[in-house]
Amino acid sequence: MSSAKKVVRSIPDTRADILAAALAILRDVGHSSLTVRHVAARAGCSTIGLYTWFGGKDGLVDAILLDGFQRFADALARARPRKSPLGPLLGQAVAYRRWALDNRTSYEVMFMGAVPGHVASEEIQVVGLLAYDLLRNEIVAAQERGEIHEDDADSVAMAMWGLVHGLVSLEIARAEPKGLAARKSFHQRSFEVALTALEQGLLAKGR
Amino acid sequence: MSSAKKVVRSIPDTRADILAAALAILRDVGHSSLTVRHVAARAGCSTIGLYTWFGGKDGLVDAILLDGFQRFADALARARPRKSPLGPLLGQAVAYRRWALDNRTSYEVMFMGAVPGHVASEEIQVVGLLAYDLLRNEIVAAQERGEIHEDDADSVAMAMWGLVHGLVSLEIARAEPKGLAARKSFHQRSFEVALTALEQGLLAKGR
DNA sequence: TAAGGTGACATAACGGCGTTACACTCATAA
DNA sequence: TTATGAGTGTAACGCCGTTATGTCACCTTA
Repeated sequence: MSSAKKVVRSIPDTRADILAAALAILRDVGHSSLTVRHVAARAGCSTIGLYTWFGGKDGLVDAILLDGFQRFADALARARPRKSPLGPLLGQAVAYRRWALDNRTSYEVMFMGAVPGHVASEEIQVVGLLAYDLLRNEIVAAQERGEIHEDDADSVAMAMWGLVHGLVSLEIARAEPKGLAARKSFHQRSFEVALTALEQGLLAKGR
Repeated sequence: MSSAKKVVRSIPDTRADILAAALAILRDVGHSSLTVRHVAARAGCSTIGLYTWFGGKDGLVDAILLDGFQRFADALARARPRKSPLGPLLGQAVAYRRWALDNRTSYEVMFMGAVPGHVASEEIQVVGLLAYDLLRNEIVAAQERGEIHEDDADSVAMAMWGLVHGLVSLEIARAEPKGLAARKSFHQRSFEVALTALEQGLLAKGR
């Protein structure tokens, strides 16, 4: 290659090419094929390019996470409220599940530790919590309207986050009682049951 | 080694030694060190022993899972009911979290995909659902007592499982709003808030 | 007692992984 | 014209899971 041709790529192109290749592999093949060699080959460079522009595989995965969290937060911010007492919260929950199912591989990398040894950088963890703030804001608003009895916004937010994250993780991991895998919309139904139950419980003002 | 000594181990000992070594590594070091070479070295044999007795790393991990699921199901079966309407359910939930926190590494392997490429065998998945049956039984009983309004036992079970699994996963992954990591018992509190809210929601018979 | 078979095992290798030392090209600056 | 330094290809390192090969202990049989 050293004598064949020297493709003159403008400076930021290689970086963009590598990131695009990584996202394409994640989308088309899955995270098990997200290796430095595969990404480099698909991006049309040697493995070194990946170290030049991202510092290594961890840096590349961080960039992937950044992309994912931004798209995720966008989707949540655009969620349409439901017509129920805690409508904005439920709307976010539904948008959360929708995005996760439409972006399984990204979700697995972002929230289910799908890339084996990866530990997200400090910065990425902060970005990852942007979505949490969207959730928390709605809860504080509901508390101020007197709809939610419990007064610890963070605990309520964790409850909501935990429920949604747990159900979605189980659904993506295809964890379900045997025999019900075939039942279409089983997870959809469980999700609805859980959401409305939690909503009722949080509303229990008069108790 | 071939000329030094031939340690005569009784037949099932090597197998037991390997499994014990794997569990010890998991407990003392973590799943990132759960490699065929490390396990073999700690068990005092070559990597071949692992293939003779477990068929490979996947078989070994399956054996680890079997051990974990059995201890997990035992812990849930011994859970003490709480003194509240859905006491047995909440008791199981608390026992679930307690066991997960006391057996973090096992929990990560069992429910959070901590061993990278592993896909559990059919048999293991069946054993893994034993705990689900314990949960489901309590729900059916509560439905028969008229305590739970929703009549789909599996959806209610998934709601419960999802909530507990989600919160515990977040806690073990140390996912929490920034600044609250230090707050002792933050997760404990969130867990309580979520559980009681879900309980209230499921009880909502009169609504 | 001796021959042959069987099963557990060690050695050493294979290909793939993330990473890196080294040498090279080449646009730019002096 | 020469020097510099950034970007990168080659080839290697030490890991990983896995396996082909050969060796040894033990158990049959005659």
